[in-house]
Amino acid sequence: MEKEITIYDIAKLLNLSPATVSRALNDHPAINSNTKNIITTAAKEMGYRSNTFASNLRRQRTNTIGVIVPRLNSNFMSYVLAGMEKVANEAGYNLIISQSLESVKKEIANAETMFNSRVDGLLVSLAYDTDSIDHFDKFVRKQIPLLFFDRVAAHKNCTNIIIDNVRAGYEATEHLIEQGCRRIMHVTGNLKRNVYADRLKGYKLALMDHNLVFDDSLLLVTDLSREAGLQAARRIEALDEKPDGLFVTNDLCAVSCMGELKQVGLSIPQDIAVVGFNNDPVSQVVEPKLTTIHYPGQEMGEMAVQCLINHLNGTMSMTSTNTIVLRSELQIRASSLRK
Amino acid sequence: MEKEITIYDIAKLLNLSPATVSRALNDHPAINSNTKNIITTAAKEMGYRSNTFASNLRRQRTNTIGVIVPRLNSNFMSYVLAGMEKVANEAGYNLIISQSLESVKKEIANAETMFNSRVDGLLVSLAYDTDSIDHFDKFVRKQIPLLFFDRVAAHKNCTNIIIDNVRAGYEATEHLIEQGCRRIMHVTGNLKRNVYADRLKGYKLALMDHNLVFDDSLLLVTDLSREAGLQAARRIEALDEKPDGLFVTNDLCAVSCMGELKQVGLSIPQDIAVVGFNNDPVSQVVEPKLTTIHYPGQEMGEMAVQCLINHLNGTMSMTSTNTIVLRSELQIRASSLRK
DNA sequence: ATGAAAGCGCTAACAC
DNA sequence: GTGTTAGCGCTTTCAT
Repeated sequence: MEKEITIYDIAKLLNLSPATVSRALNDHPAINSNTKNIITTAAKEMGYRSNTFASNLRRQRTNTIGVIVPRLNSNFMSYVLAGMEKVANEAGYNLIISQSLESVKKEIANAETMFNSRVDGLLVSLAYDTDSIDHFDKFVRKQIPLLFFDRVAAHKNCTNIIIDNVRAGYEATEHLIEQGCRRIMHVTGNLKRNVYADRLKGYKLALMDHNLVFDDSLLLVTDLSREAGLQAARRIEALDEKPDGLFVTNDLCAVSCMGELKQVGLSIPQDIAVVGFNNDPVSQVVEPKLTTIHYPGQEMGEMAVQCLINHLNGTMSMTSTNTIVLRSELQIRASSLRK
Repeated sequence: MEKEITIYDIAKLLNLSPATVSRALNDHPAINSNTKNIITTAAKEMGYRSNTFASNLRRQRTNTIGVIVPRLNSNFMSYVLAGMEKVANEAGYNLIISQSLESVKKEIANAETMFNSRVDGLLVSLAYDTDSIDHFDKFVRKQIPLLFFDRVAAHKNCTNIIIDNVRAGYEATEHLIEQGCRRIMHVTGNLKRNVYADRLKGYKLALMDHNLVFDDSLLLVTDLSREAGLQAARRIEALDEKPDGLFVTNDLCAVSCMGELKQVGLSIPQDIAVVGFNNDPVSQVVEPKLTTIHYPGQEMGEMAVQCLINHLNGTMSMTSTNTIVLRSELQIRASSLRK
């Protein structure tokens, strides 16, 4: 193993003090530009690399942002992460990413790790069944900026980045109503999570605004897996009064449901019009193409990191801005177009 | 800002030495289990958190693994990362993830950052157009284990984790031949990358083994985007002698190509049988369902991290094992079945 | 513009 | 089984 070069080695070689070397390497203004040159050149030649740990230890700052997400392997989340990485990288921050696999227990453990890793800030999208969010209190107490995105929680002094899920749910439902649907089934996820609760609200509001009654038997809370899509289809088959519209808050689930419905001879959108959520690639490939809500994953990721970094730089405080709402959009395709 | 608790604070309170506290907190065997209890309890009560930087600085180890991938937002890669995170997390390692966005320049910059972050090991899948891999030499020189996965390069002392792309290409092509195809078009990516070069080899070998000649005009090198899929379709339309088989090394590209082919009235698989690559979710949704090569992303990620960690622990040296080949599998679906 | 020196919090070799 | 002590490499205050 080659010996690591330190600023002491450079200092000794050039007959300077380590302090000067440190300053030169950090572009301190009070250093003669000539000495600065000499030092940086020597550093390069000697193969010096700065020791982030010593520096972090000394400065009490890590240039690292922690990210906790439910799952890494979803199309939406991969775009979020791509956006985060892009902005973080450009600003010289590292990203430590971990997944809760939809379990509170793992979420707590991950939060602990992030805390001990002394991340400068934390970005979180909550697990499916997280109830209490006390495990993030320690961040707030230590004034470590905490930001929730997508699956958020009300936590004072924390910024939330979301889309307007109520509106998205409303638009999806209203669109179905406009296409002539009168009995619209709604398949969604755990109502503890804002995203699903809000979409349901939007669904209900749209029904009300169009003088349709909310029917409990048309609401199905699932884990939104493909399996859940099949279940939903079976539920539909079993109903005496069949729904003529279907709003599923996840494209993959919607697509699997559509497959099963087609299988049993229902035609889409004539017998049942379908709207999904997320604008996943599959939505453009399924036959008929799936109407869905476009979800700005990459922007959400970019925004989240930008927001955090601005706060860390003091450019913009996060405590004042409390919620940032990104624009989502209804993408109308064949699966819901009856006219 | 609350004051940070250190092991000194705990030591002082309990009238013990910092060393004992440190040992207790790290579960050192030579510590009385009673004192251990007292210490851990006190630590918890005082809100102590270990300082990773001090520890890293002292131990010259970071417990961090660097990952450089071309893009985060692909289905395959998100599974790879999910697998990596899982194993790393369980073993107490952090992951620093960055994307090259298919550019060598960014790849070099990312490697530099990883190097300065003193990752314990580095996992790399190469960018589209990376030629030289000299920017990874410094890792080898510093004995930092370097492992390539999927898009790999021959670099001595580095483990590669791949699937047998020659075989996969062979199987895909042979399957088409068995379905009666005689003119098989091959749409693939930059041949600098092993994955594409090897699949082409497999394609050629299968042709030879079945007494078919390789026709240059049936080979199309693209960036495998959806746009490329459209181009491929147009190329097919323009050909005088139309191909009756199509092997595309990416499902998304294949699917977009299929869409265009259907549009102009070709029927799949009767007029042209299609095989993709990756087993992306879209392959099961497109009509007809796409025959493809299943690519074990999650396992590849798990394997890569496991391998690295074993090496770091001295459990298994990476210098001896040089290449690990994971099993891929042809998934036969309707898009290629003519019999 | 540069240097001296202290200390960030932890670990491990060595002592007892 | 526990304590003493010396750094790991860097930054920064205070001097000069």
